[in-house]
Amino acid sequence: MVSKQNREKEIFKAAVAVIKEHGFHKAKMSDVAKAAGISYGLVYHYYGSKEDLFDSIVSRWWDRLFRLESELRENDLPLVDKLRAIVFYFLDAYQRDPALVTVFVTEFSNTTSKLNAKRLEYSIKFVDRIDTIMEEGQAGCLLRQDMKPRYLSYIFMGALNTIVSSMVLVNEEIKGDEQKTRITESILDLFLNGARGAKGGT
Amino acid sequence: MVSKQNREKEIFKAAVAVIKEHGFHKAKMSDVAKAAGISYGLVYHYYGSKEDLFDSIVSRWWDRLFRLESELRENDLPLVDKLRAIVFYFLDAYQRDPALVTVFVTEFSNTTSKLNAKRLEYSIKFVDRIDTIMEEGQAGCLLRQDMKPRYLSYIFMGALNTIVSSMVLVNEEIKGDEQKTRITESILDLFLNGARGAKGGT
Amino acid sequence: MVSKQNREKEIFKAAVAVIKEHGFHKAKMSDVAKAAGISYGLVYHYYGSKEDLFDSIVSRWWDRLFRLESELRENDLPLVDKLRAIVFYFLDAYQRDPALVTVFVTEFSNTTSKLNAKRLEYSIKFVDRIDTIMEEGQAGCLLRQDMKPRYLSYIFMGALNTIVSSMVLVNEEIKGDEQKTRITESILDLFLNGARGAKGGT
Amino acid sequence: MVSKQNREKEIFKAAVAVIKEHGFHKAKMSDVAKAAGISYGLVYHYYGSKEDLFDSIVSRWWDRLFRLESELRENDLPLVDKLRAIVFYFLDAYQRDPALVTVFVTEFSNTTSKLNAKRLEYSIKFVDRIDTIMEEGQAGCLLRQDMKPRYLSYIFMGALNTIVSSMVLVNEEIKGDEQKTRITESILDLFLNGARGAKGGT
DNA sequence: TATGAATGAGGGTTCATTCAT
DNA sequence: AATGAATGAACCCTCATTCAT
Repeated sequence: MVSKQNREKEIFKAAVAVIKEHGFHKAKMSDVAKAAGISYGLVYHYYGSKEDLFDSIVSRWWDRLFRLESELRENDLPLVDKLRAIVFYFLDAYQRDPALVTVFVTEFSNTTSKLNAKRLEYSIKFVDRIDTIMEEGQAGCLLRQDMKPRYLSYIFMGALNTIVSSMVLVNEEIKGDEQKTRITESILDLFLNGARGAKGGT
Repeated sequence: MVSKQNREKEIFKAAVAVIKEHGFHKAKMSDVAKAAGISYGLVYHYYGSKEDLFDSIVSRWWDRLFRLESELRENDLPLVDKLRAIVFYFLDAYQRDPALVTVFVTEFSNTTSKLNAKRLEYSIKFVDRIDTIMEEGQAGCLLRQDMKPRYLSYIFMGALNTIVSSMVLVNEEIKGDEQKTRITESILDLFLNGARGAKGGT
Repeated sequence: MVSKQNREKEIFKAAVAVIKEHGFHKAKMSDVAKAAGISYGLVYHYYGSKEDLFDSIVSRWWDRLFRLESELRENDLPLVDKLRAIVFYFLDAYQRDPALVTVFVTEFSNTTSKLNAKRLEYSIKFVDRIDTIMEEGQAGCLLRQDMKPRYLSYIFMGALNTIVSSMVLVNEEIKGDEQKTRITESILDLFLNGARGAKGGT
Repeated sequence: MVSKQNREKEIFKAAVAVIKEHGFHKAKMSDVAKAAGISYGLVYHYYGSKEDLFDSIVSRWWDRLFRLESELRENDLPLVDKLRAIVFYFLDAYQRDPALVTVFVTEFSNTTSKLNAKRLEYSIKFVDRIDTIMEEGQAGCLLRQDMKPRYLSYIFMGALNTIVSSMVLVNEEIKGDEQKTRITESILDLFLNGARGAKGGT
């Protein structure tokens, strides 16, 4: 017999897989059940509704992300290390659970309409946290001060998001830590130093 | 009496508004009809199906974007002017038709599952074009050469996309040309020069 | 300018063609209009409704058939000539206007549910007339008297109907009068003399 | 609680009844559900679509008919017994399940346009089988040889079909075996010996 | 006459959810 | 815990018919 926790986790994973395959709105509860190898009635023993099930996926993602952010805040790391940790986290998450990240990137990022109020909150709150990190960087003169912190957040998150999106798009696999490190450093380098070349003018 | 062309345009606008409101998948044809102030049967005189109607929205967006890219290519502008034009285009589009841009940003960017093959093509083709621009910049030493052009595209498009997304998210209004110019220059500055501050280290 | 009569006839023919192609219930007024080369609004100038139009087709067929039967009755022909005339009529009609006969055979014969009361009447009335012919044949000892006339009608009409149906089924063309004569005589022969062979027993 | 098999059969019967009442094309799934005393969603648990449900009716009819034909072929009966069995089968089927036969006769016989390819195949295949029986009869000199076997099939099947049709038309009930036997013998007699009377000429 | 834009009732189908077993 | 039969609201789409021009 399968334990209650395991069953729940199986359903969760099945749901992620189904959403990845068909998209959030076309994901059917019966597909989730089929993917989990159970009857669809049973899904309702573990998750009260489709909304519930899918909310739990969103929460899982954000909760982890906010937990990371908390740790970074508490540990008082240097700015670059904080940013590095965030980038690394995304890549690592993608390596460990590509389906979950895929779902997040393709279905929940950059979307308002599918988001109920609670989900929207997550997005806004997270950007706020990044803003705070950027502000600290500006305060310590590690980041330029002639830009609103929000702009710094935008370009940082934008780059990160786009890179992960593109990996998702082509189903790219991350093979080892070194690859994650390389990508991470590239993003940081670009973010900090910009794209300008030798003859790029002043 | 409304002309045939106008009717079609009205339905188009109504569809954009409805998608903005409810999202692509929850947008009902009956809502589109209601928003356009017509019977829903009439929608089918102008668009063969929901798919048709929504495809036409996607096409409209991309066609314009590719037209801009064509012009840039033909006119042989300096790199920075090309990038500036692209950023400006997004902001201008947002100012002129916030709903259309909202729909694009929230529904069609960063999504694979909802995209049929044709739509996916657009995405891939556009990134290719941006890559080409970046390659040219690298060839002329205007952009650093120690990065794959695709990475430069990522950070550029990511920043652009994220900024527009965030404007969409908070329903921000663009008031005048100067605001567009200011945002554009900020993005370019950040893209080219990076976020590093005085004490940011080497 | 097309005369009113001609227009009406064109629509009629178009309707027959469309019914032949798609069947009675899937025949669309817009298809009829398209086949007639006119706008679908115009169809309603000539026929008040779909029902009207299709009723007129049914009526046309039956009216001709009953006219034939009247003539046969008035002219007091020998039994065999009457039957021959009826068979010949079906084949001739098929040769002249295969589409009309096709529609009749495939859509209106042997059907009750599609038939409104008026159409059902036609069927019943026609069998009655054939019964009368058979009765006369029995009275004159030209036909065996140990069968209800209705049975004689059945086997006669059944053979006729099935043969025409099968020509319709394979889109067979009738080329000349001799072919019609040959088929007619075969049917009559079979009807009168039966299928028994030399060793068929008593 | 109703067993799964019974439910399916109930829906089947309800569908037959509804088609009998309204005809194939006007038969609504909601009517089928209503007739079966269930919600219309449930119909889709048992039959994937309207097409599916109605195909199964057609198949049921033909499968039985072909099974009969197989038995006749294997048992190597005398010609007359084969023909008798076929006629008897139709009458028996009508007695047992008048609605099914009604639907078959009124909706699926003599129709091409409503028939998809698969259904058309059934028709053609069955006539072929009857042809074979007739050929055998001709080979054994039990049937006249101056006619194509197909013509013999026509008159035989035509008579049979028309008789059943007419019973359907007037909702005639078959009361006992003797009635079936009587009708069967009449058809055979007419088929074999023809309708000619004493003074019917040579 | 002639057009085709406009209407809207109606039907097939989907799928989240409930519940008897 | 587990099943899947059962429900029915919801949605896409069709098409006969009307009517302004």
